[in-house]
Amino acid sequence: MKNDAAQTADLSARIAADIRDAIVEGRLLVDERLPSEAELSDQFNVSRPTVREALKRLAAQSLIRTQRGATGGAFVNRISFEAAYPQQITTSTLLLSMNEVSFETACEARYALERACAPLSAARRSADHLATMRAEVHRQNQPGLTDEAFCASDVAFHRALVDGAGNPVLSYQLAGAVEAMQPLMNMITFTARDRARIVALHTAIADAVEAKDAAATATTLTALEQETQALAHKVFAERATR
Amino acid sequence: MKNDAAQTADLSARIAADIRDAIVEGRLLVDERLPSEAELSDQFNVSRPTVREALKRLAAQSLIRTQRGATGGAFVNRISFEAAYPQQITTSTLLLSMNEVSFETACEARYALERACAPLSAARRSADHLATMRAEVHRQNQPGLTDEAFCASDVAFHRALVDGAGNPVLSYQLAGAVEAMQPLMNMITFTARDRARIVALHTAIADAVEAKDAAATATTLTALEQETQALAHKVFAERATR
DNA sequence: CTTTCTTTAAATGTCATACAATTGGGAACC
DNA sequence: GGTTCCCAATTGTATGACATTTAAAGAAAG
Repeated sequence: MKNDAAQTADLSARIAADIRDAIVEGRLLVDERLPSEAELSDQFNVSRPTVREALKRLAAQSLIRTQRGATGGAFVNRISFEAAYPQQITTSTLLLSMNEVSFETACEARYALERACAPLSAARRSADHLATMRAEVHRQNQPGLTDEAFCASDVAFHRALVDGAGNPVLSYQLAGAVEAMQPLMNMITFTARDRARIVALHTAIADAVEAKDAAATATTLTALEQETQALAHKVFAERATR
Repeated sequence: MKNDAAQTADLSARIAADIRDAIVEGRLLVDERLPSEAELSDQFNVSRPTVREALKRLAAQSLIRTQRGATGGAFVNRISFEAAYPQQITTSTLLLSMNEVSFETACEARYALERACAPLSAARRSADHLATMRAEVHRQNQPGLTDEAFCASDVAFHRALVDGAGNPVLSYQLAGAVEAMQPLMNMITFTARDRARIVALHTAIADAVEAKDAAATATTLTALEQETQALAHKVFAERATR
């Protein structure tokens, strides 16, 4: 089924798909060395530039890494969650900006996912996560903060909340949803009053997490979602009249 | 900050990063044509094979598409959610298998995220989504089904539930979490009794969604999570004794 | 015998060039 | 005016060469 497209595609795409399948299906193990480019071009009966294009495709997805030198070559990469974040965020960001996803839809998804993490985070968060949340709230209270810095701190606060769940799979999935919204959030100008309301809700969330109160955490997140939606609605309405 | 790594990297990686930034920052718009490979190699002062390696990196991430022929070239791609699914799933699958993520952790993340969709899906699901869920439950009841087919149907059922929320961002994020678990689920052999219990819970979920009962949907999902965790625990314990 | 330096070979990174394949547009012809 | 054919632009692929990096083997010095 997946071979349908693979037949008509370029050679480099087909070769890349071949190797990718081998990795996904476990025929190539982590840190295993692929044949050299010369050997691969023999095996697949293509030229070395074509093989290289295929390898670069895989490298772009962090499936392999290459080393120069005598014992060098292409090696199957262990994809770490940390390494996967940037790609996940880039893709999510472009998905939002290119598909005319409304602020409303993105915001709804983000807070729905965050509420999923809330009970786990309330139960398991370390003192470290809580300290990060408090520190970010403190930063958000400083008056001279630019809107961009305020948004960045907002992201850091929410990431600490999500990471508090202690589940790397959740943290990974949420990174895309939370960080991809940052460009959308940056379109909003926050008045002092807006910031005060948001900081108050952040404080309430930190309090609820500290008290290990899952229900209160979720409820406050919902309140924050409504606050954010209302704020965005106000800003976009204002902008429309001009 | 991102330029640190870009300085030491290969030429093709640097060029790819340059163009990617241009796309993310909106300097290159959707469907806009990039300069031809010859022009790019002039602009960046590198050879055409190097430019091509850079373009293949971007193509691997679906950032561009290429067309041959007179009016051909590389065009900025509109990343659709549909096109982003496979990559998201591949990456998620490898993250799970390569980082020794426990079944427990992956399962917890998956059901936490699904519960986040449940209220929205209960409120908004179309008749079509509900019909798909019913159809998959019916399929799961058939006796001759292989374990793999049973798992595939399980995935289809849950995707219908998630899609019912009518939020493409949620559907996208969930696709990774749900489908990436399939290899893990395929390690389990389902007895007829196991299947009966799962089908019963699926039926209960479909009933709750049909009744637009958000609370019941979430509760039943939690029951299904516990059932799945218990089942996996049993299977892994059995396997350990051998 | 050990350490250090040099050499060497293998591999990726880059370049230059050529040709094949595809495709849209325009010229020529009817 | 419509059809056909050719052409030029562009990507896809191949070949060959050289540069650069790296580790290991070998040579030289202590």
